[in-house]
Parts: sequence; structure tokens; C-alpha cells
Amino acid sequence: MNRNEPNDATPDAAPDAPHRHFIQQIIDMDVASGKWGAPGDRSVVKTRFPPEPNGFLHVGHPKSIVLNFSIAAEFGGSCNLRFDDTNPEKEEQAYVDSIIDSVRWLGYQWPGCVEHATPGEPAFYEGVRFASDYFEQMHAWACELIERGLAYVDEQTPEQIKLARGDVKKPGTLSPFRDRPAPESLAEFRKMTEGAFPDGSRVLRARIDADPVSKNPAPMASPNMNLRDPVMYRILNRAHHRTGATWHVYPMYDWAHGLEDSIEGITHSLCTLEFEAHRPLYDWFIRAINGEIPSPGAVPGVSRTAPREPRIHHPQQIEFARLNPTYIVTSKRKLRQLVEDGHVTGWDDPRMPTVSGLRRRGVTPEAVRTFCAGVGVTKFNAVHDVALLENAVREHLNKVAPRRMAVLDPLKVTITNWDRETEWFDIPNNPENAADGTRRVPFDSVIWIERGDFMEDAPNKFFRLKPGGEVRLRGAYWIRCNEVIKNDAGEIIELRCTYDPQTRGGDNPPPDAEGKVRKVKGTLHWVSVAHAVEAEVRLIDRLFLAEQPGKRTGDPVDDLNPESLKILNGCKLEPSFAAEGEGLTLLKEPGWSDGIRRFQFERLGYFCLDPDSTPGRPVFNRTVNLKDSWAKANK
RNA sequence: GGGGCAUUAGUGUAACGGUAGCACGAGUGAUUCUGGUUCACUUAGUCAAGGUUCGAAUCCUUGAUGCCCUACCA
Repeated sequence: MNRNEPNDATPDAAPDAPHRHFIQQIIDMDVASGKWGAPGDRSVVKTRFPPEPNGFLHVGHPKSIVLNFSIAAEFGGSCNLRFDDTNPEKEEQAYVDSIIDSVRWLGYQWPGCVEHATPGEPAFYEGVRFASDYFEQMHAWACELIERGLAYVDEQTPEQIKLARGDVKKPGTLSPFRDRPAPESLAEFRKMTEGAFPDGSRVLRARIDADPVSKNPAPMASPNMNLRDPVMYRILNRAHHRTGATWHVYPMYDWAHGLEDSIEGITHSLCTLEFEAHRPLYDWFIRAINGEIPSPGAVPGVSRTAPREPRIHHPQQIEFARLNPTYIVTSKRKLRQLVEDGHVTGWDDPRMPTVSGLRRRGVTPEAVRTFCAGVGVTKFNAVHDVALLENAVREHLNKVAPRRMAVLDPLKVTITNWDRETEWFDIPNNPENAADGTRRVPFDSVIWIERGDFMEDAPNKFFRLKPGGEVRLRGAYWIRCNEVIKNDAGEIIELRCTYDPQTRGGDNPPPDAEGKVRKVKGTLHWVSVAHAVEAEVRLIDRLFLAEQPGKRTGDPVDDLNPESLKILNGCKLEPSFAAEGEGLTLLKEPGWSDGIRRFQFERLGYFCLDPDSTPGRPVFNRTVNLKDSWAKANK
């Protein structure tokens, strides 16, 4: 590309060009140089999201999902969803379904993906790749490597192998089987494949000699332990959730992963930092298959030495730092412990940092994507403030969530001078967007207000209701508190107030005789007692109290927030939640991409309808509270 | 007694040898029929020491600190 060409500035050369992270920069250069195709052809870029189906996706995974899919979209290439199902001991079909579901929920599609398919039906899996689909090919390549003297069957016990590997500071010792004749290894490997041996009795190992490219100084002496004759296949006489009883040997991740990417033509294999030290091994395997590693003279019976044609595709691996949010654990083991020990109700408990938990909590896929894009892509082990996620959630929900009034902790208020029938007010669904229309809310002589919105001995700064004080009831009237009624125990059970007819709709009353306008500082939400819908509301708070759970004692359980879930019963909702009719208009709701109904309960926070709801009894989860500068000031 | 990677306001992230910006957080004020939203302002930073250079967050050296690597897990 001629950089001196006048006036032909590329878009990314503009002074205000958006920042491109280091992975985008690498891909930009690869595209420009024609590394994978015709120079400048952006559509050659192929990525993939390669989860192992051994658990549920957690908050960390979307970063990788967003990265891989958005890069493919940006370049006009494609991103595969591929399961790394090489370990039948840990993997299950149920996890496959859950992961596909989560990726779909996040809003991404892979080549061949069929929209709106449900788990279990064939369309749901359309286009999804599986490492197990490539087992045959990988096995054939392994046999080639054996024939070329680059892999051997080792009959040592796992303990012997471990010991002989040495450690990071000391070289290991060579296996006595390392130089056995190639045909012998091949015969053994075939017998392993047929199921002739018990688990753990033999493995296929790569035979890695000194090699300048991977910086291996000598056999079994690399400071990179991954290069000390790693295991390629182990015997597992066990059925696989997809291939059934076909196989008795299964490939190890290090052998399989790079080959899966190669088979799919992945150009950029994006993964997390801990795989950095594995990259030389992946590269060695591909080079070996491509005939770039010479056959060792020490192995007798080498039957083929010719380089393989055509050569297989060699993807480029690039590592980035994983997502690491505060107040959250992401280790699969620790998440499992939370579920199994009953600290939460399940993998989709709204407090769980799983994708299904976030979804049930009411977090939107849009917010998750914004959050992931916001944390950036670097090689720095960062700690990400959850406030950033919460901010993304509030930002999205504030724009689109319909407003409703809900009283969580009700206190009865009687309007003593109300002498009319029910009055219906049209209240905006969302002050942020007039196009969202209005809903009808009934006002009557007895209403509920939030217990916390009244104080008998209120400080000066308390703008809400107090004896003798006046507040606005949102969208209705101003009321003044004249009387506080208590029970025998001294608890406030009712407030007796008067309303001002001149404040209809909540507007300011006209100026008095001297031209002074009466003002009120507080506006309260309220619900008519006669029309209220009863609901259960689950106040979700962070699961852990510590920024980095478990750092203190080693066990995150010690940092659990005992108040992470408060279940409130007898909450009062305005009746527009119920069915239409009786002068009610159901409010217009946004087209939620996942069908989950979310609302802002005015002055309280964002809430979503939980699947536990029944027709007569809605259940809501609090996704996140509204910012509350009053509560903050009182801390 | 090895190797790899990293280090910029409280947190995260830009600046790619040439003015250290942005977002979140925190704080102050204004607006507001949500103590929400919005708006304005304030806050605070190149891990350390040397070197190269007219000029260094950026390049080099040394050190410090953090993370990762010694599964027949991924």
C-alpha cells in the first residue's frame, strides 16, 4: 500500500479514527499484506468461539464471544461456534444446549445458524461445529506423525511420566520408549484405538527434539514444559456424548485445538493469556504435519519422510487478558460449589455470575455487549469494576424500560377530603421518550406509599412526607400529612392526609394572592389500594461483599453477602401490570430481544418479570437499583 | 535455580519518538413531576533507576512488582 498517495487517506488514518486494539491492528496488517488471501480482502478473516461443554458460561465468556463475533462482523468474515468436546469425562449434552442458548441470547449468529430455534430440535444446532467431528482426521494425522518418527507410544505409568518430565528449573529424562521403532508405536496406537488396553496404560506422546523455531534447547529440557514430549492421546474407554462408543482414545487439548482451528480455516485464534506458552506447541504440531520438522534418525522404521501436500492451514494464535470483574467469582469449580452447597438456588439464580443468571436477573444482552466493548482488549491482567457493568445496564434500561409505580414496603394513606369516584391519570411510560405513550393509573381515597417515604422526626434535608409536610404524588395530586395513626405497639399504621384539588396531575398550584408559587421538594410513587396488584419482589444484591471474593481466607464462601437476596411479599403494583380492561391500557413495551419483560419501578430501580410468576401473582427480580444520592449521603 | 507475559489518575483504557486524552467512580453546582435522567465544573496518572535522542509513556539496560507455566483438564 502506498502511504504517500495524496488525498487517498484510508478511514483509519483519519485523526479522529476510533481506537483499534492490538488484535485489530494485527488483523489490519495481515489483511493489508495478504497473509491469508488477496491483499486487502477483509472477508478472509475467520474467528471462532471454542467453549468446552463442561459447565455453564459465566460473565467472563462474553468478552471472548463479543471479541470473536464482532471482529468477524467488522471484517465481513465469519465466526464459528465450536465445542471443544475432547474430554468425555467432563462434558455433557446439557452444557452444549445451555452454551448455544447463551450465545444466541447475546445476539450472535454463526455461519448456518437458524434463528429462533429451541434446544433439542435439529435447527438449534445447525452450523454448530464440534471437535469430535474431526476426531478421524486428527487420528490420521497422529498416525502420520508416528510413521515419521515424530510421535511414540509410551508405556510408562502416569507417575513415571510426570517424574521424568522434570520441573521448570530442571531438565527431565528421556522415556525408555522414546526411540522404539515407528511401526511398533503405530501398532500399539492402533490397538489403543481399538480398546485393547485399560485406561492410563499407554499414551501417545509427541517426540520433540531440539528445535530453534520453538526454542527447544534439547529433548525434555525446554524451560517451556509444554515442549517436554507432551501427551497427544490418552486411553479413555468411555462413551462420548456425541461419538458414543466409537473411540477408546481421545485427543488432548493441546494436540486437538490448533488442528480444529486449522481444519476450519480460522485465521486468528484468539484466546486468553494462559495459553501463551502453548503457542509454540501448536505451531510445532502444524509444522510437523506439514513436514517442516525432520524425522529423527534415532527412530528406526520411519516409513515416510516426504512433506505433506497440500499443507494444512496454519492459524495465528493471539492471546488477550480475560475479563475479571470485582465482587464476582468465575472459576467453574467455585461456581459449582455455590450451587451444590445451596448458597444459591441454581445455575440460573439471578445472583449467579453465569450468563443464564445475568439473563434471569434482567441484565440485557445489549448491556453485556456494551460492557465487554468498554473494558477493552489488552494483555494486562486487569480488575474490572462491576460498576461499569451496572452503568451499562442502567444506561440501556433508562432509555427503553417502561416506568411503573410499585410500592415495596406499603404504608396506608387515607385522603380524608376525597369525596369522589376513582380518577384515572394518564402517566408517561417513559419520560425519556414521549413516543412510548402513556398508561392509565387509578387514583382513589386510599393509597399505598413507601414506608420509607415517611418520617415522623425528619431531618431538614428529608424532602419526603413528614407531619404537616406536603409532597407530590407522581402524576396525581399534592397531599399534606395531617395525622399519624399508630397501633398499640407504637408502630405507624396509617397516615391521614388531605389532597389539594388545584394540583391535579401533579402540577404546581396557581400563585396565591401575593403572587407566590407554592413549591414542593418531594415526589412520591404510590398505588391505589383498591386497584393494587399483589406481587412478590426479590431484591437481588451482589453475591459477595469482597471485591475479590476468597482473597482474604482462600474461600469465597467466607465473603458471601448474607443479604444478597431479600424476598418481599405483599408488594403493591399499579394495575397496569394486570390484564387490559376496566379503563386500563397496557403500556407499550419495547421489543425486548429476549422476550423478558423489564420495567423501571419509579424511584426504586429496574426489575424484570421472573419465570416463577403465575397468572395471578407476578414475581419480579431487581436487576439493579437506581442511583440514590439521598441514600449515599446518609451513609 | 528456569522461562513467558505484563505495568499510564481510585478502576479500566488511549496516545505507536513530538500538547498525556477518554470512560467509569468520587466530589461540587444547575436543571428536573423519579433525591433518577441530563448539563457544567472539580479531582487525580506514565512502577523505579540509568541510558539513547533536539525530544521518551513509547526505544535500550538493570531492578521492582504482578500474572502464567511442572494434568493422561481445557
